[in-house]
Amino acid sequence: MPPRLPGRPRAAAPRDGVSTQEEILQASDRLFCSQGYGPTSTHAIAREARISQASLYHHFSGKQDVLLALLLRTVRPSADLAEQLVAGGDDDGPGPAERLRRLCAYDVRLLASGAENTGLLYSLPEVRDPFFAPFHAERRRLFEAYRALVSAARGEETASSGPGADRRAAMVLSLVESVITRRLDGLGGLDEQLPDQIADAALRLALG
Amino acid sequence: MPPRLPGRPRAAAPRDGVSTQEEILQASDRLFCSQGYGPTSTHAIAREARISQASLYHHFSGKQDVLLALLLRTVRPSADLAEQLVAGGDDDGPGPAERLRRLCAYDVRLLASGAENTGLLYSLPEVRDPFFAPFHAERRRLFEAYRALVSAARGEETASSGPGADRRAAMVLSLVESVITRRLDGLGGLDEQLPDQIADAALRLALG
DNA sequence: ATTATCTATAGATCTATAGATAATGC
DNA sequence: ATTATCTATAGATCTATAGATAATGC
Repeated sequence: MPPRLPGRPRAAAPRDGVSTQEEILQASDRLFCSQGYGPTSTHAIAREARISQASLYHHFSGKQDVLLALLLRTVRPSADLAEQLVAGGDDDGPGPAERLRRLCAYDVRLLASGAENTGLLYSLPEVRDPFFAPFHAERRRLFEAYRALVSAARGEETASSGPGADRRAAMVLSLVESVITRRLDGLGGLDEQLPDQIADAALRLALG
Repeated sequence: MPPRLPGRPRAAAPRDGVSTQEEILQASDRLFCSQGYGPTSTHAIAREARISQASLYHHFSGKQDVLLALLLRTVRPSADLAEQLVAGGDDDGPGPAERLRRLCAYDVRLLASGAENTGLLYSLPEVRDPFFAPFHAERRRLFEAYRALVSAARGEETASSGPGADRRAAMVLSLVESVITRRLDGLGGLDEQLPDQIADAALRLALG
């Protein structure tokens, strides 16, 4: 049924509707999050993705490149929504506080619901390498959007947002991303009320 | 002056007052936090600690063992103080809210002030391995103490601390540990007021 | 001709141990 | 005799490339 693509067919049939690239990313996500980045060999990724180790290099320039792709596809949707919510300050839409709340709830849901706890990879020491600059640029975009929304929610002029705004935005973002460690520690409480509960607490922090 | 100890002398003179063990731990701390755990070879650690690679195995059973020692000596002081503050509910001492505030400020200061951002290592995927169970036990102790203090500060009976107490304690601890990512992202704001500011915000979260 | 895969492998690590060496302590 | 270190190395990876193979597309 699916018209075969050019190139030698894979020894193991590809999963339905999942490209080889995507299968590599999912396998890496599983392995990086469970064993760590360093200890995961390209061979292990390939085995899990059911391709040969060499085939990995057809899609990615190496292990770092796989991790970068994984990070970007996780953080980009957040950064996109965040900027949309900052810009979307129309007159009869929801106010800045409500938009901040929605952003927080969305991000908590995202971080809590992926198949793997991918947020763990954000703070890997390996990611400090300059190779990952594109990821850090996205993180920066996300942070700036949080800061803008926090300031707006407090009714401050955009110009007046100083170190206090930085501090508050950092606390809010941290609270949102606390789902990552919570998921890691397995303390439970990852129910469907969590996004709203955290968003409420975040708002209290932002305004308090 | 320092009476030489038994054993063949090191090729490179030991640093004053720093044991070989300690020098290995400091070197590992630097390398793990900057490059990551996996990519740091035992050879790199040994070079940085100015001993031969083989000598490392005289002090530790391997790389995992070094990381475990590093984790334990970072989290133990926190867990110790936390339990002390839970127990120390004398009649004319400070109340539970004030004790919770002190714990938060202490932990923030600890995480913000070490030579390396060692807290980064807490959430390494590698640390999920059962080998690190002793570390997780300490983390558990710390968490339980936070929960007990949060409940007490809210004037709840110890028996009544249910999932709500878990959630609140998790948020408080997350806020405290947000210094780790803040330090990582290099957004600044790590001044001497930060511990008190975060402790205040944590108290608001706990009670709100 | 182009593409995606495969098999095979060179070269570079990296870990952990074996065995020698140089000090103290009895 | 015990301890802490050293040098040397076997064996096990692991990465990245070279070259063959099997499909589509023109």
